[in-house]
Amino acid sequence: MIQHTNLVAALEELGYRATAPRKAIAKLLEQKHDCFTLEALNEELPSVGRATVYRTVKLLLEAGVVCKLATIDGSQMYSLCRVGHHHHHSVCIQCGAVEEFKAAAVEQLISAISAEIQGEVIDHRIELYLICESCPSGKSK
Amino acid sequence: MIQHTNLVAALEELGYRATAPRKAIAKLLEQKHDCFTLEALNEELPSVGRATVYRTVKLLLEAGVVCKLATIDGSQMYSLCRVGHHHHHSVCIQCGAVEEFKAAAVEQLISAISAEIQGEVIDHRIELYLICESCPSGKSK
DNA sequence: CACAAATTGAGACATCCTATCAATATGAGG
DNA sequence: CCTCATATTGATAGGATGTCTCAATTTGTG
Repeated sequence: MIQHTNLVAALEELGYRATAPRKAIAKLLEQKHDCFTLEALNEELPSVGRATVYRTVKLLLEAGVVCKLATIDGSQMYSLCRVGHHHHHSVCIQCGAVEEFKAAAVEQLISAISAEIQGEVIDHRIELYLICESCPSGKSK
Repeated sequence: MIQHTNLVAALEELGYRATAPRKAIAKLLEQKHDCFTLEALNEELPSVGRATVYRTVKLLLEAGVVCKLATIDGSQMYSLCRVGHHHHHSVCIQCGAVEEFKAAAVEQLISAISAEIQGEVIDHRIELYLICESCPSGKSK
């Protein structure tokens, strides 16, 4: 998987056109360091239609440069993927900042568990919820 | 945490009444071995109002005897909790069967990752997606 | 530059869930 | 085994999130 600082390039690679609305969405997303909802994104982009915002993010998901994650309460949010293919997220439950981590230990653990479980493990999802250092009560360690 | 085979008892323990609709919901849930959506549950219980189905499951969540989980596509589903407090799920992506697992290794891993990450880890979520042995293509291992 | 195909935006619709509120059921006290 | 305050219910409206439709517009290509 290729690293994209440029989200539009990721879309073009899949054969989608680099249109003005898509560029606007990409530009905004590239500045984001936290997770976001599609409604919020839509509000930040009054010049782009709601349907287009939703559709474009769906394409970015497909391209693998944006990913969907669940907050601690189970609601859906989205976040840019900066690292490559497979990774996991930690989400600050106060400010929403998202960090990505990739731990070989995680994959080893999943393999170990897979061996003990009936059936064929296809995929997994791991999310950590934390209070980050920038947040008031997040001082520690 | 106390183990409840009786969901109604779990509600009573929190001070909620054991009403006919709640008993009907509990009885149906106690027979389920896979994850379910609230809409499906509602359809199976025509005698109980939709709002009551949703409300009751929310109470059961609060009581810790039912838990919410995310399917591979990110949609919300629910499942009975049979084991005690903290655990994780594996979900069959074909039939929806849910198994619970509790692995000391998981908690150790989370601790290890927590130590390497900035901020204070509060909670985590792990879900495995698999094809179970009862499903056609699930033969393996 | 012209044109076929991709894309857009508005709004209707679908899904899932919560809030409101009058009507009803519950169980504790007499 | 009544009575009554309170918890609960069900119908329905409403909110949140996401998808579909389709006419109008934009794109890239030949």
